[in-house]
Amino acid sequence: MARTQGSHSDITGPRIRAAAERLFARHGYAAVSMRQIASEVGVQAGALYNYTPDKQSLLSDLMQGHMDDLLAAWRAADRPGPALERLERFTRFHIAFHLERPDAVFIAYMELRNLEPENFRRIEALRRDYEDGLEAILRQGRDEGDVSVPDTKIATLAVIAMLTGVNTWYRAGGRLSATEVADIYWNMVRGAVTLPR
Amino acid sequence: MARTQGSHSDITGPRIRAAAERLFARHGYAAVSMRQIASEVGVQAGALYNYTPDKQSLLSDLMQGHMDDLLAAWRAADRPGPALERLERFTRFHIAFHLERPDAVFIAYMELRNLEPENFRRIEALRRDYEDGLEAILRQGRDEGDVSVPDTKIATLAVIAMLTGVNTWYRAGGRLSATEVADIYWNMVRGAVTLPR
DNA sequence: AGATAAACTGAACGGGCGTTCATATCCAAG
DNA sequence: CTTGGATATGAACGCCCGTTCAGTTTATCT
Repeated sequence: MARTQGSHSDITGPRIRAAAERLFARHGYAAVSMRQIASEVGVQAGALYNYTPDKQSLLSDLMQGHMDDLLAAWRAADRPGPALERLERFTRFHIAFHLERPDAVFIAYMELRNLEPENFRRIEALRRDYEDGLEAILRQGRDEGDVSVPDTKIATLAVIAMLTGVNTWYRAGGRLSATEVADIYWNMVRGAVTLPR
Repeated sequence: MARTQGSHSDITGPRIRAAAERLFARHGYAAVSMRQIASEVGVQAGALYNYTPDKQSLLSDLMQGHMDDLLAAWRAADRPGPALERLERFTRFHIAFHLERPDAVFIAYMELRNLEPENFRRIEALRRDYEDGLEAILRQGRDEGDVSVPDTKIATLAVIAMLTGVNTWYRAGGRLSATEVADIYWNMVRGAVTLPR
């Protein structure tokens, strides 16, 4: 047999990416085989190679797509204004965006070491772009006198680490809504970067 | 050939654990083979099985040992006193302890999903113990009126995520000493959990 | 000096890996 | 109704995996 009824490229392609994302996030890139991905899609392993040149590209493309989405979404959400306003917007944006795609986030943070050097550099540069966006806000806040941190780069990394940590414990339908979580974290972020009493 | 000159169990054992730790941290558990570990030690793959029943135990024992060390060290460092004092001690302890063993920390955070269910539960319980230690401090601080967070559990996770994040960027011999880093983070932690102005 | 146990080798086991490719089937266009 | 390209199969490639084990070497004890 070959090419079973009703199957099309524009259906199989996305299903492969979705299966790969799910499995990479669940078990890790190295622990997932092309045959597992294929079986999840209901196809033989060889068929995957109509959609990706190799396993590495599957990972690399997932991460690239995620980072592109992240940067585009933040650029769309950011607006000029007082630094503390922009910082609050960043906090709420980051939490909401990350909670909506836990698998992609997990992969982006855990599978960097499985990227070949060239892919690693490309993805890493995108992450730095995102961090730079937050750091610019903190620097603006320092200029305006509202933010008080001795090192904006370190504060950037600290804030992002704190916010991304939400993904490790938050479960939809749990005790708190995503909005309540964002309220709590915004209070902590504000306290962490503003002047002590 | 077999049993080359001067080799002993009490030397090979630690070297195997050290090599496994290094390689697991560098490339991930699933991506590292028993033959790679053996070659790092200068031994054939079969010899590893004089020291570990299987690959999974190698990982599980590393993580168990790390968590045991962590809990013991914190219990030795913690002392009664005002909550903010204990919190500062926790902050400095956490950063110092984690910066001293980056490989073990990396494994403890990244390889949980590669633990078999029983091992996972055991390690996860130890992590909860550690978190509970911090949460108790925050609750004490709330009772004393110095800590103001709507949810001590969430604040606990946020603080730990922020502090552990140091390991992703800190490099010995860099711009800042470990002590300076701890100073900066203690300021942020204090601001995050105390009352806003 | 000889015996014993510990430490290790080297080969083998069955199995899964990523990837390739000849072949078969299906769909759509002419 | 034919044809050509897209889509998939299934078998095969060479390779590496975790683990086992009989046999060999070495250190230690008597």
